[in-house]
This record gives sequence, C-alpha cells and structure tokens, in this order.
Amino acid sequence: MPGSASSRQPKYRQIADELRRAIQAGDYRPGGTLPGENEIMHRYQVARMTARQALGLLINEGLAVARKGAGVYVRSFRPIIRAGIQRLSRDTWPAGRPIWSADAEGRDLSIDQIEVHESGAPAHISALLNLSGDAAVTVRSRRYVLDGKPVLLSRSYLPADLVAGSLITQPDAGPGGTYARLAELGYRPARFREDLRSRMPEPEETDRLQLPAGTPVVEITRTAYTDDGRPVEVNEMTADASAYIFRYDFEA
Amino acid sequence: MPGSASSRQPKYRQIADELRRAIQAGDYRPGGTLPGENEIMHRYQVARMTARQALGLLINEGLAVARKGAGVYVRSFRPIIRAGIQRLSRDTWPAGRPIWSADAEGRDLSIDQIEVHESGAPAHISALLNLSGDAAVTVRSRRYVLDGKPVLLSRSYLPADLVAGSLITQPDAGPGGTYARLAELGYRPARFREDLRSRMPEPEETDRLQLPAGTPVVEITRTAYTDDGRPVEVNEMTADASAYIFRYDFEA
DNA sequence: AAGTGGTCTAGACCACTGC
DNA sequence: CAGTGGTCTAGACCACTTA
Repeated sequence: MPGSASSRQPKYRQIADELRRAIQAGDYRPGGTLPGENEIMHRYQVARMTARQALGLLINEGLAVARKGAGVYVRSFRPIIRAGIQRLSRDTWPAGRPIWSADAEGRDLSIDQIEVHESGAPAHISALLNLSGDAAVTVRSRRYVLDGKPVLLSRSYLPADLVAGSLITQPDAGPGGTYARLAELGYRPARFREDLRSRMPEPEETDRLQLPAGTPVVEITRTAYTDDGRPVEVNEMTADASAYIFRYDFEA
Repeated sequence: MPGSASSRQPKYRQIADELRRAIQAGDYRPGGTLPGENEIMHRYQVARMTARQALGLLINEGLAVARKGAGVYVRSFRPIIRAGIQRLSRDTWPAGRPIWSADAEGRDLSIDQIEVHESGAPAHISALLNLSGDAAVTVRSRRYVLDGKPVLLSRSYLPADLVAGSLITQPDAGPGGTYARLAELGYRPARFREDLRSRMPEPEETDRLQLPAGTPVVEITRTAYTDDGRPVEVNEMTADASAYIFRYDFEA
C-alpha cells in the first residue's frame, strides 16, 4: 500500500477514498477515464475482487460509471431545473405549447412511449381521487427523453366517467393538454399538491430510464383539485434524480 | 438452481429477483430476517461471493439491511411529511414554537450538534446572497434527530454584517427562530425558493446521518428574500431520503 | 487481438452478535 | 461459542470494446 500509514479502514475503502479525493480535486475530469481494475491491482497490490469493491463503492455513490469492455469513467451531471409552481400557473397551459417545454431551454426534449388505456384504479390512486374501490380510471402514460436520454416516466390517472368521450382519452390530448380539456369539461384544476420522495429505482425503472448504478429516482405524486376541492387527476412521475433540480417558489 | 428455467441473467440477479419478488409479495415482513449468505449458498448451490452479490443488490436498492454478526433484514420505512410551504407561512413563526415541530406529529424530534460561527462565504453561497467574494457570513448548523435517528443536517448562511449583535449569532436564536429575528432587524423574509436535488450521500453524510447503504439523500437549498427581493438567508439541508416526503401545495 | 469489465469459484481469517 | 456478515486472495472463463 503506497503511502499508506493505513488506519483501521479496509483496503477497498482506502483505495476508494483516495480516488474520491482525486476526483473531487479535479485530477480526473468529468467524462474522463479512471484507473481500471488491472491498474488498481498493480498499483495497490490487491486482488481483483478488492479492486472491484473499491470501484463498486464509487459507482454506487454515483461518482463513476463502468462501461463493459471499455473502462471506468468519472460521471458528469447536467441537471435541468423543473419549476414546480410557475409551470402550472393558469396562463401557461392555454398557450398551446405543452407545459414541459419550460423545463429545458435549448435542449432537445421529446416524448416517447405514449399510451392511453382504461382500467381499474390501484388502491392508493382511488384513495387520492376519492373514488370507490371498483371505479375505473383513464390512464395516460408517457416517457420524456432529453437529448436522447430518458429522464422521466409519467402516469396520469383521471376518473373514467369524468373524461369519457373527450380528447383526454386520446394519445394527443390537443392544445394545452389534459388540463385545458379538463377546464372545458367544467373541472378546471385550481389547486395542486406535489409530494416528492426519493429512493433507489426498481429494476424496471432502471431499465426504462437507462439508469447507471448509484442513481436514485425521485417519485412525484401530483394531485390536481378543482376550485371546490374535488380531485380530478393524479399524476405519478418517476424522474432520473441526476437529471433534475426541483424548484419551488412561494411566499410567506 | 431450483425452479430455474434460467434465462440469460447472471445467477446473482436471478437470486436477487426471487428474493425481491418474495419481499414485495409480503413473504418477508418489514424488519424480519432474510435468508443469509450461508442459507443462499446452500439453497442455490453458489459460492459465498455470489450469494453476497445477490444480497448486495437488494441492499443497494434500499430493500434490505445487513447487520454484522446478526443477519440480513427487510427494511421498513416510516417517512414523515414535510410541508414546504405552510411551514413558512407568516403566522407560523411568531407563534413561539420552532417551525420544524410541524414536521412530525406524535414523534420525538430533537435538535443536535448545534454550532454557530462566522467565516468566509463559499463561492456558491456568496453568489446566492449577492455578496462580494470576500464577505463574511454567519453560519448556523444543526442536526435533527427523529425517534433517536438523525434525519436532517442543516446549515444556514446569513450575511455577517446584517445579523451582527443579534440573537442570530447565538446558538439559541430565541422564540420564532432566525426568521423572527430577521423581521425585527427590518429584513422580514417574504419570499422563498427551495431547490431540491437527490443524490447518493458522501461518506461524511453517511456517517452523520447513520445511513444504511442504498439510501439517497435529498439536498434542499432554500433562499429567503425580503419583500424588495434582497436575499437574506441561504439554508442548505441534507435529508435522509427514506425519512421524508416533501410536500408542496400551491394554486394555478 | 489485446485489454476491459462482468461473473463465478473455493477457499481463508476476522469482528461482531446472540445465546 | 456457534453463527453471522465483512474482508481478501488467486485463480478462471466470458462478453464486450477498441483499434
């Protein structure tokens, strides 16, 4: 162990600590390559599995990514800001452009895997929507892709009887989107609640969002209420945490 | 591999998948014990390191925790709701009780590791506070502990010249806290911005928050502005993501 | 074709927990 | 003291990337 004076830390931690400091000091540039397994084995005189443990730590911390057959690289981040409140201000949605366009200026944001269907409501959804257990909901799901990389999964639930026959049951909900259609139906969303929670992704989410290890997801549950307090939509979103900053502006 | 029909998935993934399904199906109760390394080695006829890889997956997903010498257990969650907006409404802080008490009803929330000092402002802080590079800030840091478990680290920065001589420079800022004192000084916070970001913790945060592997943190940067738009405080918080749901209510 | 990371084995010793 | 998870070794074969 060169330059050790080794404390009571296991070797793989010491190695990871050294690499982490070097990364944070800027010795390795974002996107640049890091010492690989063989390099670490020789430099620190450890077995392969020990070198892997050290790299695994950094990877699970979200500091590095491994590319099979290529090498290990320093991760780089370019999060976009999602303003939770202004984006839903009344004058935004009749404007014709979809609300998410405010998310990323000058970057390429597109929608993917759009799907609309009707089904029975999951228990936690019917609770939020004040529906009876067997009521049907219209489910609108889609995926948001930023600069070629998927960043957000969204699934929106609306009471089926409320939106039947409207454009909301179609993949393209028309100008202004779902909320403009709800307004036309006499259920204009007036108040919103967003609950945010962060956790590690499930395998299916890792897949659909193409998440490297060490990347949490943020789960946003937004409920829209009419002026008289009736819940008319629940939108469950799952975001790549490394792609977003969530912003809320408000007054005292 | 009992009941395999094994696809092209590596063994450790197949084992983890099977255990994950069992957990989600409720076959293992939250807090209950999971098959350990030896159990897995025998049941699936794999080497120790393979069994460990399988368990490591579940642990890094936040589904399980290992306790040295004891066993592997299903993790259980009891998040508290933090309402970002109401908690800062004007009538909350003069009330005398510290604002965070609204966080957790009927649970034991206390403060810890309180420390106040003055120092030069980090670059990103002086940018947010509109300070010149060499300006000093008063830094108030503390740790919040819920039911004996630390859940939040908080560090608050205020322009040093603005708060000099007030109770804000003391560990106990008095009834109503920092914001009540700022109001008395003629800098009543009127608008707030909260930026939320989620990532995996750094080793120091893992330590101070006693985080098990597979637990992200949420980093909240709150900036408080007076009525005329002057930033008077930046509060950087780091929360155990598994302990919190962040709630924002607002209108269209 | 050479080098990389991904999976896997069969051992070993240690520190810790629980009885 | 028996059993648990934590660390570590020294091999092996594979699939993939890069050139």
